[in-house]
Formats: sequence, C-alpha cells, structure tokens
Amino acid sequence: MDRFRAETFLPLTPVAFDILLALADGEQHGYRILQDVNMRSGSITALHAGTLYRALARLLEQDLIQELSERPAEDDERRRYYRLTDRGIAVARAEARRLAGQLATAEARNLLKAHA
Amino acid sequence: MDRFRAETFLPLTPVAFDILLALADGEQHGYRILQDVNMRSGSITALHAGTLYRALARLLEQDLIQELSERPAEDDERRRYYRLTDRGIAVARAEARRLAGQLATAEARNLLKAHA
DNA sequence: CCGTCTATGTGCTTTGAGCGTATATTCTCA
DNA sequence: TGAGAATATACGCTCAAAGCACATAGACGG
Repeated sequence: MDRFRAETFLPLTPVAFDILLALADGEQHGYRILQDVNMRSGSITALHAGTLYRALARLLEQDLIQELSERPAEDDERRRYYRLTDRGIAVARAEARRLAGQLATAEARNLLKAHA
Repeated sequence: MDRFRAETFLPLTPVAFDILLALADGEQHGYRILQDVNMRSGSITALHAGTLYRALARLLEQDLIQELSERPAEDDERRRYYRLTDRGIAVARAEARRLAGQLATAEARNLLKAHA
C-alpha cells in the first residue's frame, strides 16, 4: 500500500463525517447509526435511510469502515455491524482538524461573536 | 418573507462554507476569494475556478451574498465584488455552530486525543 | 393478529463538484 | 514594445453524492 495520506479523502461530505462520528463511539449497526446521527443533529438535517446505507457501502469500499463477522448472540439477525478501520480513524481525525481550522478562521473574522 | 430559518440551508457544502468564510473578512472579488480559500486550506483541497464561480452564482440566487454596484476607483474593471448579506451571515454562523457541535462530539468520543 | 417500529436496501432525479477549456485583460520585465 | 505570465470570469461535460419515494421483511407490543 503506497503511502496512505488521509488528506486525499478530504473534505468529507457532511454525511460521511456524521457516520464516522457515530462509529467513533464503538461498533454499531446501520439503523442505530441513523438514530444517533438524527438525535445529534436535532432534526436540523434528517439523514434518510437511503442516504445512509449507500454511504455505508461507499465507506466500506474506501476501507474507512469494516463490517464485523462476529455479532452478539440473541441479537436481531437483520443487523449488520460496522466499526472504524485505522484508516477511518485517521481520516475522521484529519477532517476534525480541518473543521477546527475553519472554526478558528470564523472566530478570527468575528463571525461567531455578538452583532446581527 | 415567511419566517426565515438559517437551518434550512444546512449543512452547507464545504465549498460554500469556505466562500462565506472568505467573505467574512469583508467584501471581496471572486479571484481573491479563490486565493484566500486555497491559502487557508494549504493545498489539501484545491478549489478550482470553475467550481468557485458557479458556487458564487448559487449563493447569489440564495441571497446569501450580494454583488456590489460600487467599486473602488482605479480598480481592475473585470473584477466583480461580493459581500455577505445578513442572511448569509446568519447561515454561516449557524453552520459554524453545527460544526462546533460535531467537534464537541468528536472530542467526547475520544477521536481527537492520543492513540492510533 | 394487527399495526408499528426496526432494519436494510433499490430506483429515480437533482445538485454540486472536478476538471478542462475559452476568452480577455492586466501586469512584468527582458 | 512585445512576449508571456498572471489575473479574472465563465461555460461544457461528466461523475459522485444526496434527497426522496418505495420495496421488503422480520421483530415487537398490545
């Protein structure tokens, strides 16, 4: 594998970053990810099921997440569990740094404080 | 105008937010915006001219930015200047808040500190 | 057992971005 | 002063991703 650099994946789409964030908590299945994202965004931006599952397929292809073969016993058979790969963690962190930089700029340019 | 809510514009595309950030500094013309964005992102993500000008057209339609009729004297005639509208400021701030929330989540889930 | 929630997925369409190209003007400096 | 580089805006084409509707089916609660 020739010299992986997380930056080539940036910027992540808002949806992709939401999903990686959901998995930062630990392995999870699709529907839970959907709920986690929609909880956190507080109905501001509803993530649709179709969008989620297709995004998961893409993240798998890119090797940012992987599916677990082992699953909890007595669990709903339909569920498919995912976790972040090392690569996925690296990319999510890089994106977080990028966003932190943007916020720093926003702050420096007085976008965040006071007025209108 | 029926009860404007900034949240309906969220999430902004990374490109759109970059442009609004560039204009948070004050009015500016297209090519300068291009340079500002590409400086700040440090070649991680090159914003192409074609992408920029089309994005500007979109932001104008959405009334997030507006073109200035007055321009500096002795200035390059080709330049077209833009500034943020009140609406644009509100949307940019809302997006900044959204991103701050995501970063807080990233922090809470230990994505940012230490380890692999 | 009946409807709702859980769970994953596909089809269709639109939006936005990447990248190349066109066009013209202004600026630099040999 | 003339050539070439940088400035400045914009369009064409294509692809990736998202929105939204819909399909399918098992699990769960009353």
